[in-house]
Amino acid sequence: MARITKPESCMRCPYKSEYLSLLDAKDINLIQENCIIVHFRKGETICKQNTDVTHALYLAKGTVKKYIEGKSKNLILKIISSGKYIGLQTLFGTLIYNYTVTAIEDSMVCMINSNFFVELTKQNPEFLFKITQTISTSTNYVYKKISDINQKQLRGRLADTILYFSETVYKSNEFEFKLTRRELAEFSSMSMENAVRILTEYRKEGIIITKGRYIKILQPDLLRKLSEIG
Amino acid sequence: MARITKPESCMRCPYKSEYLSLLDAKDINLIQENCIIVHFRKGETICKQNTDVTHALYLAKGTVKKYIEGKSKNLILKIISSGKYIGLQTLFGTLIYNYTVTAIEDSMVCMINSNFFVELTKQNPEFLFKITQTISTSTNYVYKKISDINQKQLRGRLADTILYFSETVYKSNEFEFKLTRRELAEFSSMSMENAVRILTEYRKEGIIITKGRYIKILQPDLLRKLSEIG
DNA sequence: CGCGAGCTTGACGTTGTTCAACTAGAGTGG
DNA sequence: CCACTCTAGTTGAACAACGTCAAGCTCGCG
Repeated sequence: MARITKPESCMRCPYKSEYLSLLDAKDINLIQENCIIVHFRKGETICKQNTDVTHALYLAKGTVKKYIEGKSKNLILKIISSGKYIGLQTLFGTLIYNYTVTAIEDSMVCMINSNFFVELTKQNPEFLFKITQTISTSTNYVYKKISDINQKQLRGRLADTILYFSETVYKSNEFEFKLTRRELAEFSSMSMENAVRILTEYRKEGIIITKGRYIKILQPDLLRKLSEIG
Repeated sequence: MARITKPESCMRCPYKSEYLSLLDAKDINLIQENCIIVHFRKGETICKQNTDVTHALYLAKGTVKKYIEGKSKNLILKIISSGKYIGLQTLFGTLIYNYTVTAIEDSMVCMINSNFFVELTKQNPEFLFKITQTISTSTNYVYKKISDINQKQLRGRLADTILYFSETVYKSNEFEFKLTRRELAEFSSMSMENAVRILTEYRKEGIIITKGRYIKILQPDLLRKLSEIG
């Protein structure tokens, strides 16, 4: 199970959020006092849909998936890498998680008492402003996601997904991704079988090379075209 | 075309946002100086997807629909009534509208210079905090929407839509709604024909009564059940 | 070497869209 | 006042998209 520690020094932490530069030493020390560090193993759940929000979550190290759970199928919204806060908007809204976050590799999460965190933002306008920007950017991303799901067909959505990993997550035309085919499908809002089928089609069409979870994009422009036409 | 005026007194405006109570007289006067009032007729577009964000939009009077435009079909995200800001998150993000807003009845919109507005939030933490809460709530709504679209089938989604109008927009079990069948379908992410078909089914099943755009819900609990099971 | 999880493929069923024909009502001009 | 037209709404039938089921495969691991 998850291992819990206390931070030794947030100030000198190599994984600390860039946002901390907007706070003075006193407040950073207060964060440290109101924070626990939790180490999650791959597959463990960091926060669970429909439960109360009690902490702000900062992903110091590792990679997680954020997804909406459904009766029959899940929808993976995004893959979050280290150095980012997870789901800030739930701190200022209903205080109930409307998504689940699970580690897809061993991860280290700073959990900061939510009441304290919200108070802190009230005392530090610049910090709050940055957080507002982050929430807004995240909202815009969800708008794009909802639009894609609504407008595009399977091939377009899978093209989106491959491009997302290439451009946003791994920033390379070839990568070994950490998701199973089922997760790839849940990210693209389709059945696992169809995700596999379309990967095969793209391979046969010479757009990508696949080997297990390794993907190399041969024709990125064509893939972008497929994403556009939906 | 839209008629433009200057505000005479934001301070004494009967339509003013409750958020203004968090600002002092000086700042409210500044808002007034940086604001123009635009009157839109039913059907006119207030802001257009993919264009630059130049103003904060406050809906003083009227009703509008906010929707994502697609090649073949649109997705209506929400119906916004008077007294609310429209799409605050675009002010703190990419500054490009990722949705279109259109008046569904004659409306009066206060357009406040966006640079000024963002500066104002920086100077007024309480105001910013309130706005952050609003953005967060709106984000959570979109999460619910994306979840519903992804998980539920047509009948569940139309039940959602009817309940949304009943509970959120008109706050009554019977109402005359302002949308066409096509818009009802665009709100529910389905074809217009299917929206009509399912309305007919629900009528035959004794769940609702419809007459033109008038709807009366006879069995709200059953409708909620249908929404739940999807 | 055998087991199991993840992956792959084909066949089939279901869901939802599209197309087409028709109806009702509201506005328009003679 | 009546024909005309236009738009919104309705319904059925054909079709396409997508999911489900089932069988077989592959590869890492005990």
